[in-house]
Amino acid sequence: MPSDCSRPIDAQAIKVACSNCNLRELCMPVGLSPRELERVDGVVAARIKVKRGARLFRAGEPFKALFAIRTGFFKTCVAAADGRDQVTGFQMAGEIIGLDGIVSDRHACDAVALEDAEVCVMPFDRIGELAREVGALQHHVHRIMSREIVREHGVMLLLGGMRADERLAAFLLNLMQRLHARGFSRSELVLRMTREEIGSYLGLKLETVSRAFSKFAGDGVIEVRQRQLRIIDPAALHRIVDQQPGHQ
Amino acid sequence: MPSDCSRPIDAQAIKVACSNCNLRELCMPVGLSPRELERVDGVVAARIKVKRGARLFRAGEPFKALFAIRTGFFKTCVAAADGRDQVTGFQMAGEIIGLDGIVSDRHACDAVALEDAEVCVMPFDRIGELAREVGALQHHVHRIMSREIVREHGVMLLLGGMRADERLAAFLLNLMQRLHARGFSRSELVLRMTREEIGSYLGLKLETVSRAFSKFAGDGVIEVRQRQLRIIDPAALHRIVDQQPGHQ
DNA sequence: CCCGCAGTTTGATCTGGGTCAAACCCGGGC
DNA sequence: GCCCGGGTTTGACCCAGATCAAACTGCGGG
Repeated sequence: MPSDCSRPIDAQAIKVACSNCNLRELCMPVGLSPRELERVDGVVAARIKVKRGARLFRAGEPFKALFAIRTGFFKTCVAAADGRDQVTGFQMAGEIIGLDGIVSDRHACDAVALEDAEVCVMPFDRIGELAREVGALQHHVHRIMSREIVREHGVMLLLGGMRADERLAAFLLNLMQRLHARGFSRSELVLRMTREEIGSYLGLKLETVSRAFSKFAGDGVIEVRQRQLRIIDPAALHRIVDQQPGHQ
Repeated sequence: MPSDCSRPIDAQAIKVACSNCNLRELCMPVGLSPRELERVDGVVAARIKVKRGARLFRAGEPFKALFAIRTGFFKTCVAAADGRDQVTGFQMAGEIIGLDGIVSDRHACDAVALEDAEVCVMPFDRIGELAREVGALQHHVHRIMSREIVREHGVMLLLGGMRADERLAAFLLNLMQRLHARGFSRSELVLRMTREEIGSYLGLKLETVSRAFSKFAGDGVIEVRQRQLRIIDPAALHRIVDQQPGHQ
């Protein structure tokens, strides 16, 4: 696990505006009036860059803002009192991180950049003020938090009852679907995380993840070359996910 | 799994008021001015009773309101396309359910009463309006959703990396802590759910749950008589939870 | 009071995936 | 070009917990 907490501030004073951001429809509400749009622009205080391996925030740090990912790829992970560590999610452009910090005014997990990244800082009190004026924004915030809750339900389903290869298949399908929604290929992707990080997320050891990859490759379902993946037979992945005999 | 969806409407026209509800400090923000308090009273549209085994809502049904539990005990569970079923949580008096429905305007899980229960119906659009006027309420809603996200992180940690007895110990401690916060004994409780439901929540089979109970009892950590539990040595449970060698 | 049945306990056996270990692969630095 | 180290693959073995099976418990209903 790489180094430490650098948080290089983006000094350039360019006007940061959601209204002309190409990720707008991913992280902002749609159908705003021009007036509202103008107001919502003010929600982003700054953009900051995060180097690969650096932490955007750590568990325990005071919570001040949510972050919208503009470019790059993150993982979030929690650590138990003992050394145990669990990856709770992987986040990509257009997704919001930091929601877990609201409840106690302190971040409850670490957010680590898996590649050089850029994020928009949205001070939480400012979000609150604006949400009170712009109803659509208020509802949007609720939707984003609700979406995260539902996503975690899915992970619980996966961790609670699926076999190793079902977990990996579900993971890959989810990743593909999100990447595709961002305009990337429906069949090719490069994994930003290690086998160990995938394993932590899926409740498996890295060796098991590796074996599952090899099995899929052997069955002609995917092609693996390091972190370069090509999905050959998505339908087969779907079949694997909802194959009844999921034991547990 | 018991029967069907009855939702007996509470016809009695008693004035429902949070302001004189003894659970107020559990589900409502604290430190409201009298004026705000009066406004917030309006958030509850009605109270309804739910019989043991009945569903308060089901996955797929349109989402209209959040529910605050006044009395009783619920479980929420999601079902995958195949028959798989996973309990995602157990909820008790003062807790809010339905948050997962916000994102898509449809409930994403079933909520089943595990004993006769009574809940307050809080229409979501009304919450939205009031939150826009009462800042404390807005923040409170955010906090509740964030809390749910953090809770689920904990479950992921548990499902992802803990052994059977660690899971059960963590589960019991969590239950005790929440019951104690509601004024119940710190050492005695009656389980409202079956071994199978505990197992589903913890990602274990009912036999494994039963064996873990027996083991704890044999070690003198707890006393079990059916669903009647007595915690004899809470410290031992804590030790079990953060015993390093958590394999996985 | 007895029956039936859902829930629980306990035992015996099996197996998916964890653990340990060795070899390999590849990119970056010198 | 070569070396080094992190990440990955593959094999051999083992164990926690799943599975199968049987017996027990306590409660609600006739």
